[in-house]
Amino acid sequence: MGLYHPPTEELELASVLHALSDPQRLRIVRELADDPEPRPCGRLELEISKSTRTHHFRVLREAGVIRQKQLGTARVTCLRRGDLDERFPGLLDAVLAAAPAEPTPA
Amino acid sequence: MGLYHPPTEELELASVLHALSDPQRLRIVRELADDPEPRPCGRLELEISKSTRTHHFRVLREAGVIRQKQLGTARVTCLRRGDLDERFPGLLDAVLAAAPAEPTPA
DNA sequence: CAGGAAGTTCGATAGTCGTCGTACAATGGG
DNA sequence: CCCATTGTACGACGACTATCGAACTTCCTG
Repeated sequence: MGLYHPPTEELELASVLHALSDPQRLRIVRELADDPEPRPCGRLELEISKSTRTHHFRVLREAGVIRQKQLGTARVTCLRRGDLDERFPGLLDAVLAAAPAEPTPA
Repeated sequence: MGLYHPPTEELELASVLHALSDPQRLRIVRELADDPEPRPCGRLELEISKSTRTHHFRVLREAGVIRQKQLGTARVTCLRRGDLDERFPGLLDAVLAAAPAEPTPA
């Protein structure tokens, strides 16, 4: 049971950007960044079905954004912050710094 | 003939990331950044057909990454660098700083 | 005016994506 | 041992995407 993670040097910008370009996944990344304590996928508040969640976590993992480790029946997830900073300095910070939404502020 | 450009405050992170997550568009953005002089779309070296180019430029424009202005029969394009920096500080710089490809360096 | 240059628009095609439900597997507690 | 919990795998479906070629529009120039 592989759980493939791309090595840091092989992270591709386009793949990472694509992984981050979905609102749900952006939300996942934000939550993981807010509380860096690794936790199982299920411990994230998402209004999507289990299978969809699995899908999003896989996209993030295969792009190299998160790392997942099996732990009993749970799958613990954490951000690959250091790897991302090394490969694309400033990218994750910029993404996280962006306001989640900006409905035409006064 | 509209040529819609989203106002700076309404730029959406997910849309911008999605616009940047395609290799061809990433290339366009890089070229525009390398030489900030506005130029018509056709003056970019791309190995894609005219219609595909039109498509990519529209995606970039509607996401707010570039600005296009009609000028005779040509359509002049430039990066919305300032707007992007204002709305998502550091994002564009991080994307541009990333090596175009990293085939497992020594 | 005729023709070329620059782009758009349209329709088509093949592929990917996000989402879901159902069925399945593995682990750990009563 | 049974069963709840946690998550995967497998289709499936509709929507969107990247790409193309062909036809069209606009403008400029000889």
